[in-house]
Amino acid sequence: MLEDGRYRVNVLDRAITVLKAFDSNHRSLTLSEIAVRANLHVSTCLRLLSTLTRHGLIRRDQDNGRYSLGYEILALAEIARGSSGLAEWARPAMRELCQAFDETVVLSIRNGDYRIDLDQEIGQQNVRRVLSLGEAKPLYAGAASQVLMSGLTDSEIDDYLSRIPLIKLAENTITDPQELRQILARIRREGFAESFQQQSDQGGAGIAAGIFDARRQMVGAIGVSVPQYRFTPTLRSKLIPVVMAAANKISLVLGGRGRMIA
Amino acid sequence: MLEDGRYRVNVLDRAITVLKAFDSNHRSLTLSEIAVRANLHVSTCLRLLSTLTRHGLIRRDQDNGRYSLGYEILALAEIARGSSGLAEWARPAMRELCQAFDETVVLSIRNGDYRIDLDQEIGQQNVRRVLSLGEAKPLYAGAASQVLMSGLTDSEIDDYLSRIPLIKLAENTITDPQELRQILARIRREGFAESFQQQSDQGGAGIAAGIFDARRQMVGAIGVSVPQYRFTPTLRSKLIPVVMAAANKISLVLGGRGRMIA
DNA sequence: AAATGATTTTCACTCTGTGAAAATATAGGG
DNA sequence: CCCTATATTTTCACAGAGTGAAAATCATTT
Repeated sequence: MLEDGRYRVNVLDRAITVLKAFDSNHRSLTLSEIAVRANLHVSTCLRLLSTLTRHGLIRRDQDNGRYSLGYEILALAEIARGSSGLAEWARPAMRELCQAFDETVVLSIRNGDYRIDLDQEIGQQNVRRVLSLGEAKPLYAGAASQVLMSGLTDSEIDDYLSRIPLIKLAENTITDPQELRQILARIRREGFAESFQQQSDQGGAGIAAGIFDARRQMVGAIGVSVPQYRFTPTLRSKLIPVVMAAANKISLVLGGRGRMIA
Repeated sequence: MLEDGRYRVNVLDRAITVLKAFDSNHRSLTLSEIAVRANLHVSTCLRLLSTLTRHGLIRRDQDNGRYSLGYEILALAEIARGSSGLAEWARPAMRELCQAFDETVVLSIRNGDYRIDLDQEIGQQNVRRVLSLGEAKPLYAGAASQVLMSGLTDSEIDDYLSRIPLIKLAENTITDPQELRQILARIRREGFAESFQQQSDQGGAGIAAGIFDARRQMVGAIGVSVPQYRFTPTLRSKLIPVVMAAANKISLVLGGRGRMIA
């Protein structure tokens, strides 16, 4: 089996660095800004940008000559999102769940050591949680993350914990491996995870539950994400059964048996 | 000013061809399938895939070894979508409009000679229109397309029509340039466009209106897209003012004056 | 087991990407 | 308006990077 990163193509590495020079705080950049951020010579950058532009991965503003990511990336993203199939099937349940509480609902999957948020349905309240889709987030912090982690085998969990240090990301991040193991066991037993300011200090909280396919494999997690101040005991106890029900509903659609609600 | 495509980097061209080998009918591919579709030698493909995988633009299924587009593309797409800023500001109005009729609402922009659908809010009815975001669609067919085209200057329209042949895409596609010019004039006058089976034979219909910025430039279009059989005269006449109002609302948020409703 | 087909590795050659430097365009100040 | 400073675009000779044929390995089927 091909070891990851055995082969590498220099130019391609560089071109991808150029694409990644853009982020949510730098949505448009000038040539020289890109050169600095990607740590490349301007000539090289220009050549790469020119090629990327021809394929629509980069676009250039006619007025000010600044570069941004091109719309072809949106087309690719639709295909990427659809390739797991999950997002499509989960959508109706996400809708329902979002409308029930008017809070943000998120669909996540595990990709290696990370959680990826595939899709979200955003509540309409003024203060709301909005997550950035696609970004890789650690598996040890946050309700959805821990649900996904609880779907790993025990040896996979051991392996993960031996490789990844548990860094304090927010007030209540679990940094003790032993404590995390206990939490994961509880999640498996009770069928849901909860978090309260574990991931970012912005003050988020939430409930999440696992989605299973016909082979009883966990293929994703659905969760409701709430601004911390709104996460009252009342809301919490209302959310738990509803989130679990939504997860089961999606599991059934996928041919899974879901998980019995206690 | 740099002529488009003056510079090109061979490997990068090839790598992008690899990415574009995936489409909605081929969401996962094997190495040799990719090699055939991208018209490259397997060795070359493998090298490119390996590099792309390391950066998360491609991922590989552990079980069957098949390749798909990676989740990093989702992250890039979020940035690309946000770079115009429009999607963010338009969201509340799109929501409202979607809920008013429970039909699919689409936000589009013009990118050169094409329309790009930036974002959509999908109605919940069983039969519904779902568009593929990001894909480049012609400017001459469909309500939103024609709105965007009506935002061009007359000379730009002349130029477009001299370059792009009007191909019959569906039953009612406008293929006569003169007729299209008249329609565009009407759209400018009345402030909305409508279409009935112009774009695909799947049977779509809709109403769309333009969004303007502070400089009175058209920066996008918002439209409601309906399965053809549901597009009754009653619905049509209800939609027109509401779609125009939504477009104006977004224009105002952007600092534009919007367009007076007659 | 053997055979077929796909994937991975290797390697010598050549073509391609490189980046310095010059030329041009753009912006800012006096 | 011209001069200066900065950013962008073009050019080019060289080195090193990508190429693809072929061999080796792995997977699947008969």
